[in-house]
Amino acid sequence: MSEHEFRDFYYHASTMFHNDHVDDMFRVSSSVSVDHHPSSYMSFTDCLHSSVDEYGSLEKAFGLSPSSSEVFSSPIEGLNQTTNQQSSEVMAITPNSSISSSSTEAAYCEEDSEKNNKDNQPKGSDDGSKESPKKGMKGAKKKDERKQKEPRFAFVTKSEVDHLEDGYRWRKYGQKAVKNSPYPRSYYRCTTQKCTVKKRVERSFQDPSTVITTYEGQHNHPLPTTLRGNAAALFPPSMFAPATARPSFPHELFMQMAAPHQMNNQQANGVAAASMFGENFSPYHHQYHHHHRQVSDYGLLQDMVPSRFLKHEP
DNA sequence: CGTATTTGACCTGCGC
DNA sequence: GCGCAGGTCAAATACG
Repeated sequence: MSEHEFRDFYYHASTMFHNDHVDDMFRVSSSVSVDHHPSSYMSFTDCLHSSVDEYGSLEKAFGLSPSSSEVFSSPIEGLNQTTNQQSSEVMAITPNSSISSSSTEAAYCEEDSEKNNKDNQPKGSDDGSKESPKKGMKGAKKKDERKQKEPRFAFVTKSEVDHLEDGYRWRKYGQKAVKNSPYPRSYYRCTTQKCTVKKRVERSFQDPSTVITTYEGQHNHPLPTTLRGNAAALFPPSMFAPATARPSFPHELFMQMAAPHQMNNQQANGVAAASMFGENFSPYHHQYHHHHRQVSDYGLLQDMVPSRFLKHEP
């Protein structure tokens, strides 16, 4: 996957949640018990589903949880080495294949569930769970709003800069030191009014050349047109097509981006992403050339990579 | 001067 | 109950 291809995917991943199907997928997933682990059949979707079920595990698996930041594992390092060798080839991580060489690893999507919030967010990372009796929430978040399910999508990107440009405008509202990591975690909020999308950005402790970006929520507005000289104009018109015209699931897009050659016809039919990616679609290609490369997406990893590769106890 | 960032304080959840 | 850690607020500061 080339840099500009990653830019494409990056944008779509963050905007994909407009799609109701995706929302449904998360809803179903988050309602499943944490212990549920679909093993009878392993489709890409299943992997995502099970990943949603175990957000906490995923966070740990990717070092998002400071208590287990060490788990940024050897296969990932191997991937990084691959990318360091300027290899732009992509190898999809499927349930039947372990990672051997790739610049892309996995993706996870999750959403906060009211009933599962405790399990999914052992560290209380849910923004909505806060209710300050002293200070009124600036965002005027009400209780019902806090219960809103917030889909998440996170991935690891090989990048020299922490905050990756994705076409949206973000305002930094916090920064915290991460335990067992020399790198801080930054908190960003979409600056568009009434848009509650947030994202966290932190540099991987295990591999400082990569940054971990976690999106939370879905944009309720189109791409800002004023960003960086009308960034939206750089995107093809199909970007703003109705949700039904877009890929139904982020993983479908991801799959195509990751390994189009491995897609069968059925998969290809289900993915409209192909029409969305013009060959020259790289809004920030010039800016991020040789700086950004996606090396990992959360979610698939848990099911697709043997646990022994994901965790190594100190 | 308006907007974005910085940063210490504060809140919440969790484990002990 | 206490301490810790993650997440957020908001005043101060920086920046254009």
